[in-house]
Amino acid sequence: MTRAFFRRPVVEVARDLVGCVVRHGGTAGVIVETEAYHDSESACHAHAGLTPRTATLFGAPGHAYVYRSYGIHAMLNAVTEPEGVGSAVLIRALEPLAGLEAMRQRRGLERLEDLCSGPGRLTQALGIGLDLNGSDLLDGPIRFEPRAPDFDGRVQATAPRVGITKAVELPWRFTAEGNRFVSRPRPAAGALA
DNA sequence: CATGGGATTGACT
DNA sequence: GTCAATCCCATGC
Repeated sequence: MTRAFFRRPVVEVARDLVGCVVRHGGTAGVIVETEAYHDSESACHAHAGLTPRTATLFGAPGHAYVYRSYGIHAMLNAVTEPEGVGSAVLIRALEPLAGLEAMRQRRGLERLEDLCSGPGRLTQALGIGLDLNGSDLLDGPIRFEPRAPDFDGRVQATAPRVGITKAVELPWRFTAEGNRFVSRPRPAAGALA
């Protein structure tokens, strides 16, 4: 994974991150679901402009944007595009890969499908908190690793993003087709990226 | 300074 | 299906 990988258009990065690995501490998972956010559309936090909250989004690519949602859940994003552009890829679901016992302890659940299948769930499972906002994804506590060469899953591109009220029409949700760790609602079978 | 809403989840009817 | 929990922080008076 390189800085140049993240400096590209956010939609391309969101598509290409499916199949890549996220590692934090002893835990890791394969990304099976992402969403793209860009300051040019109103569903993105950066749409309001540069504020203390969104500073990370406008910063250098390849860094983590972590924020709290609904007062409870931490959300993990990867900042993309050149510095000055507010954009990021939300990581929505992982397929558990390593540190399963730590994940089960943090989540208080046993079922594999319940550990990381949701944006708030995966941050809890990996132990990712708000203190990691702004940290480097290439050389920091959270590491993004390239897609495994044998990743054979196809990437599905047509699903609308989840839980937003604005710019709902943009098909910027990407999932590993047919993967059982994708969060709900499951996208219908559709076009491939 | 007060207020309101949000890239969600899980418990309960 | 419905609904409350709970905390930043942007916005507006």
